Amino acid sequence: MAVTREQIVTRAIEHLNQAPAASMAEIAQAAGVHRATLHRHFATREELIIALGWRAHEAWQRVHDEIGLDTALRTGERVEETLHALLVAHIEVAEEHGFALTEHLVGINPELVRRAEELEAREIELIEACQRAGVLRADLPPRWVSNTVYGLLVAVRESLRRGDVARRDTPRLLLETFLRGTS
Amino acid sequence: MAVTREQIVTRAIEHLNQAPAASMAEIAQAAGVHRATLHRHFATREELIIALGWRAHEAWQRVHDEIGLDTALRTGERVEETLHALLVAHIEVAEEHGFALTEHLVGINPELVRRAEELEAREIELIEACQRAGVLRADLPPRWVSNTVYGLLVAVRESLRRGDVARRDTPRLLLETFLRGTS
DNA sequence: CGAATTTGCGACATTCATGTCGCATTCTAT
DNA sequence: ATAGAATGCGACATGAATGTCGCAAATTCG
Repeated sequence: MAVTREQIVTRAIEHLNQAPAASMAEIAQAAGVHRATLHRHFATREELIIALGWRAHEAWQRVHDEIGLDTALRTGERVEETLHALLVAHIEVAEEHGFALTEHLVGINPELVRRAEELEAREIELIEACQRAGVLRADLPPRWVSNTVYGLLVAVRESLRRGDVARRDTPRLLLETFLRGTS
Repeated sequence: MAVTREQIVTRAIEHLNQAPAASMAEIAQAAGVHRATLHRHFATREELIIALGWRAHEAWQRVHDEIGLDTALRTGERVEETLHALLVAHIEVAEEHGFALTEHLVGINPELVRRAEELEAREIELIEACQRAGVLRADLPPRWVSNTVYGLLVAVRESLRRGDVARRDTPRLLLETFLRGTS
């Protein structure tokens, strides 16, 4: 098998990141596969997009695993380090799977939405833990803080796309801006 | 004339805010006009989208006028108040014309892009003035700060869409988060 | 090596959005 | 009241994307 199903997903994500409205023919070409073959793997366009959505959510979950989010929530320790690690790790994921954040079908599929809510709920738990520990101010709604992270990731993405900032500066800028603001 | 051209633009914006991929037929219906009539006003879909883009940019310009951005830049006075006014005013505009921020054609049209760059340049000037005045920290690239505003507006939009925060709280949340961060 | 699976390829039908047109009707302004 | 302009309406042509199929070639695996 020259091109595996997993490779198709990867390359489709890459291409859709640059051309969010690409057709199946375009995606097939970018994946190095004939259009018919693409349809053999994913009967419909929707099926493909959903598969890409799952891939993105897997990467998201992996971030939670790698930074030890569960442990931090269970023990209530190292919440600050965990928060910082989460933010930085999000940059990588968002860069790779960013299109999933804006893709409409991903926000429609009930199972994907539920999965996203689960993942988001854990991050909100972390935010609340940080607020209790005095790491984050407690006068902001946790969900607003969570959405702030999302918005700042959009800013990172946009800044990189336009060449406003260097790739290596983004973790610092994100952390600084998120935690201490701009004034 | 039951429905003016301007009304069509207004209603099209409203509808596209909720259904960014709406067809011309859908837009016509939302505007209370026959599809053929819509095409008499705007020969192609692109023409319509561009018109909506101009409307959004007019509103943006009006914000600059109303807060006295020019005067602040010229005199170098009241930069802090002007910055705050700009942020709060952006909430309104973004809510109304937000779809233009993500609409692809708007980001492609050369004249609209140039106009957007002009407007953005003035805001960056304000940011730089604030940095010189000690209102904003000077160790963040002005363009990053500008993109941060954009990202936080996305967060506001998303928070309202999901019902995470009350409409009346958004100015405070935006200002607080932007200026002082979350910690 | 040989059978089985997979892929490339091109053709086809279908659906959907787009853009145009002619005609009857309605509205508007003088 | 009436001429001119704009609208509603339905029909039409066109093009693009989607999804399916059969067959030949290539790849994989036993």
